[in-house]
Amino acid sequence: MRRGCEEASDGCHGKFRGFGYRMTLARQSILDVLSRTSKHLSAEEIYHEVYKTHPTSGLATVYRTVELLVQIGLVNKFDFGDNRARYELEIGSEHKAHHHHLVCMNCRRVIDYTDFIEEEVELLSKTEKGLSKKYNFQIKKHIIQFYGLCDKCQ
Amino acid sequence: MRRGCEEASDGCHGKFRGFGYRMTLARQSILDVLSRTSKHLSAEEIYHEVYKTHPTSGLATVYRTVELLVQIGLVNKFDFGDNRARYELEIGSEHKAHHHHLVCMNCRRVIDYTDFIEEEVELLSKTEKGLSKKYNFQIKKHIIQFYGLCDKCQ
DNA sequence: ATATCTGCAAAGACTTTGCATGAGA
DNA sequence: TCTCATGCAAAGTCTTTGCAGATAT
Repeated sequence: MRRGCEEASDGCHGKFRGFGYRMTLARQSILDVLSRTSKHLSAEEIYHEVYKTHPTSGLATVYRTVELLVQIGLVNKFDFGDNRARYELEIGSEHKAHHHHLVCMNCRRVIDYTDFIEEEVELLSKTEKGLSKKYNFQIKKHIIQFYGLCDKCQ
Repeated sequence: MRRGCEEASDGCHGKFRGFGYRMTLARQSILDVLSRTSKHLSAEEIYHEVYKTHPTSGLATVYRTVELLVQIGLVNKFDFGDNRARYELEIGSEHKAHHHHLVCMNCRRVIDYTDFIEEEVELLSKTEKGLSKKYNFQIKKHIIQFYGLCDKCQ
């Protein structure tokens, strides 16, 4: 069973060191949780998961670590409308191909979809070029979310 | 000088009544602030603006009102990555054609852009149809944000 | 007249920070 | 060894809520 940062020894680990950070048990554990899940976990949810294998780890460490991961581009941070940050591995997990989100405005369920992604990304890429030029804005990533009502909530 | 809900007497006002809500001075004032600005105000910023003409109004009322406005679809709620909700009139202001956002990851400046919007919206519309069918998901709105570095922060 | 709305203050939720201890390289 | 990371608890922000008085219809 491969996990996102089992390649920690090379990929993530290396990326950490490259930025002058250390790979610790807590950080490893948080990366493992993120790479095992297909959900969009909040800091507290990550903490609860981490707790199962690493019960001495604290919530503050989760916050500090995910912030770090966002900074170095390994993790994406989202808000799906409930005033709470949710985190998702950018790459490197079997669960996580590039995708966009459908968010139910009623039950707050979030569906990842990969359909149409290619077309979307293609247009985005074109748009990015135009925007970069016009606004002299260097684009790093995009967020596409559709809001509406899921099958159960209609 | 026309403002977003000077048409309150008809448009917004009517919408309020239609949902069984009352049009009050506080609500009017908040709508006015939102329709006059081209920025993406947080609740506190709205409160400060409202204060100038309606100093007895409280922050809690701003929160309650924008929540209401989001529910009835007059206002959109965003999070641009700083764990703080920001609000924007959906329609009805001279400042607010349909647009998407460029967010600077460094200074947090947000640029509204309307270029490429038509193409984007067209593709989105097509995507929405496909997603609606596949996931039986009724799409109400979308969010597109590009994150990167603005001209000053590169 | 009366159901809804508001201001205030208090509580709640999420996130950040300070500091002494512990752990990676 | 020496610097960086962590745990804990406290503090900081943003947001929600309870309630009595005020207001729109």
